[in-house]
Amino acid sequence: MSVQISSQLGVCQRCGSSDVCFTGAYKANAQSMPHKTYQRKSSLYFMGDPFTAIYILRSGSAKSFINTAEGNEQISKFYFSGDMIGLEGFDNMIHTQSVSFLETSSVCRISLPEFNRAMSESHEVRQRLLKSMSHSIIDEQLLLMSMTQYSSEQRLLKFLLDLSARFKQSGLSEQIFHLTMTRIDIANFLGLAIETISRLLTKMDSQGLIKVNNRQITLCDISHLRRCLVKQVA
Amino acid sequence: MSVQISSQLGVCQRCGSSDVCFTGAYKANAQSMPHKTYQRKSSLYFMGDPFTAIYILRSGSAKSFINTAEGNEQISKFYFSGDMIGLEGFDNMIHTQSVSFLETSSVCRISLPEFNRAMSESHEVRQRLLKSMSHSIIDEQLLLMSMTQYSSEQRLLKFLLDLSARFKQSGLSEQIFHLTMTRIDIANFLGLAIETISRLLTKMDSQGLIKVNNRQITLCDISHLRRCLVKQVA
DNA sequence: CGTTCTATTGACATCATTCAACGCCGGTGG
DNA sequence: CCACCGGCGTTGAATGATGTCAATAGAACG
Repeated sequence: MSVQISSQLGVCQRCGSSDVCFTGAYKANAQSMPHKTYQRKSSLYFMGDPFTAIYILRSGSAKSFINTAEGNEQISKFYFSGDMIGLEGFDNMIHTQSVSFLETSSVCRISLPEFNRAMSESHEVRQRLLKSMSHSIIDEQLLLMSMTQYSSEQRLLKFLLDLSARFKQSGLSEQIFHLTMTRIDIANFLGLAIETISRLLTKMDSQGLIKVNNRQITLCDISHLRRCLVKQVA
Repeated sequence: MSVQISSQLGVCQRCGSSDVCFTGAYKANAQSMPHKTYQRKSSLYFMGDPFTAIYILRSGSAKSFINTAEGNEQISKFYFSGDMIGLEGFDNMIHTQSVSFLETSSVCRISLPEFNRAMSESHEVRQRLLKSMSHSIIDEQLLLMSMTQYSSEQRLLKFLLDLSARFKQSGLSEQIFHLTMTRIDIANFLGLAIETISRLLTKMDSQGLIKVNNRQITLCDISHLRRCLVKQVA
């Protein structure tokens, strides 16, 4: 249900991460050190760049966006640790979006040859990738549904709950967490006005549903909030 | 740009279709006849069904939808000939949505064992699938963007243009086509009220942008309509 | 030939945006 | 150290777009 989150295949073992790497089955020769650190506001790649690798976010957070014909930036997804980045490149072997980091982050790079070799050699790798992309498609559709069917308050609530679930999955608190993105980013992503985001956060705070302290969010009763998402539609 | 359209890998050669089949590389023994015809309103599978195969739509059209907690149906995608159906199943090996047909349609079934064999044997098959899923992800994101950023009129316009592009791709007219789905389905998919759809169609007709005759739509000036999509945002 | 599903149209209500003003906070230079 | 400045965030009032409710007509199907 963590909808705005990309495909997850686990973090690469070559990087020493504890999680399982989808290329793990194919015992990479680990002379190369494929991970790299990026600063806040720096970019992993830009729209139009040739597609040469996929990436796994080891730590930190990022956003992907496209530059619209009108010169605006439109955020399509937020990424957190464990997420795969770059899968959209397979279509035309060119990146169709840009990715930049919201905070200092570490990334594992898997070149296309490495990737293809793993794909050809291991059924398990293929299954993981299919599962991951399948999951990604499902999430996109759920997100799309939320966008078209939910009220602004429900959209924001879903966004917060998705973040919460994502943080929990990363071993962080699902109840108290820090937003690494600005209100502007949130509004852009959710298709709402910044003012609306601000008003809704204030409102939900005063209703006792959440606590807002700048970018620190506390979800008071997660299961109650989940019920809100369902009930208010009926 | 045909956004509401699923991954396309071409129609299976085993079915005698002229298009290239993604399992073509692995020369299936063609004793089985994997294609089947479905009537309007019949279902290919239901949400919760075990995931045993993927399908390619040979002719006709279909919609996929999920049944929400409130008992409503939420349409997530429309399918046309050449589209792959069922990829969401890989995540949990269970279908997460239902698929039903909008008209009499023909479908090619590719069982999971067949699929897996093709995937393991051919790099080309893998590339096609990745490309296809990648394309699907891009489309979903573009659609999501339209939904969050566009006005109701732009959403509907984009929907019609996507359909047009899709029909052209299938060798039909991109200018005059027949809607196989109801206004109710369109409204559901676009997250708008049926009345809004009706009003917008009437309005665009009276403005001379399109001609509406029940379910037959004529796009008067496609390139002008495309420009409308961009300009109105600025 | 009637019943049901689908589609259109009008009046009204509501939600979210827009515009505008202001507060806060961190950085930077005097 | 303080003052200024730009980016981020909050709040209010007015506007506009879209939904809801209701009535009716047309189309499809048995």
